[in-house]
Amino acid sequence: MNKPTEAELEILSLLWEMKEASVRQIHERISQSKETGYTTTLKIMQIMHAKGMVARDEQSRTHIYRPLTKQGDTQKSLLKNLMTTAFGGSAKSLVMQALGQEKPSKEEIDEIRAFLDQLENK
Amino acid sequence: MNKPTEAELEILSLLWEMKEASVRQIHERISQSKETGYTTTLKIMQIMHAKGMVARDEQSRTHIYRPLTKQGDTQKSLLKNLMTTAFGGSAKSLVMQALGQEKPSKEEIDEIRAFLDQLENK
DNA sequence: TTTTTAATACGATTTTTGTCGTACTTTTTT
DNA sequence: AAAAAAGTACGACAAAAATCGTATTAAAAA
Repeated sequence: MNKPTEAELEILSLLWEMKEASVRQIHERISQSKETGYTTTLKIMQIMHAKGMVARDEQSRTHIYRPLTKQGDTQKSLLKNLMTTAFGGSAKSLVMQALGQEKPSKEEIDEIRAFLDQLENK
Repeated sequence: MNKPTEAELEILSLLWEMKEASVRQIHERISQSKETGYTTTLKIMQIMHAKGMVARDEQSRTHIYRPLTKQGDTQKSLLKNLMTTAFGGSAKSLVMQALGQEKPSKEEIDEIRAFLDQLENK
């Protein structure tokens, strides 16, 4: 599986969230946080299409893009990569860093506990 | 804090593990998994030095490099970045992906539980 | 002492990523 | 119908990252 670049990942995330979108819609969102030209966004999306990362519906003049990779799969491969390069392969230290980082809510903590229980009984 | 590139991170990890090392030592390790020239490794380490990512002891002819960033700090910033771009800012989903990925040992699971408890009481 | 080996420095090149201008086409508005 | 607006395509350029060759120097071996 091909690792998306930074700019590609930003767009992919939006597509995962929105299910499908035009270049314009994506660009609206992106330009809220970042000063960038419309054709830049367009070009990156075209490249993503050429790479087979997204599908494109060309029926109407305004093309509609959809993600082709499942969010979970991409997350998985990115995490695996980070885990081996920066965390010496240790899931534990990665997990603890992440938790210390952004403290989850009580409910989320319980969900994680449940997940741990379930993980153990296998 | 400056985000290390992929190649830089690979070297940094080794430095964290070895505490200090010469270019030759790093290159030995890297070339086990990857076909690459000695001067390439050298150049990247020189760049890292220029960027202030590593310290260099030039006493002996063979320079000795040491990491200047704490492993934890770099991990933190990389994780934060990944969490916002690929996981919509959710620590929970990141953590669960990571756990499903590389199943930790019983002991590690318990440590994580303890960490969760401690996190909750704050 | 001469030769070979091991090291750094440095510039050149290649590859990848990101950015944008311009041309052209289709809609929409006036 | 004419003009303006909103699209895509495409190539060129810029910036960042990675790779490597060559020159030079210091140390070790012969």
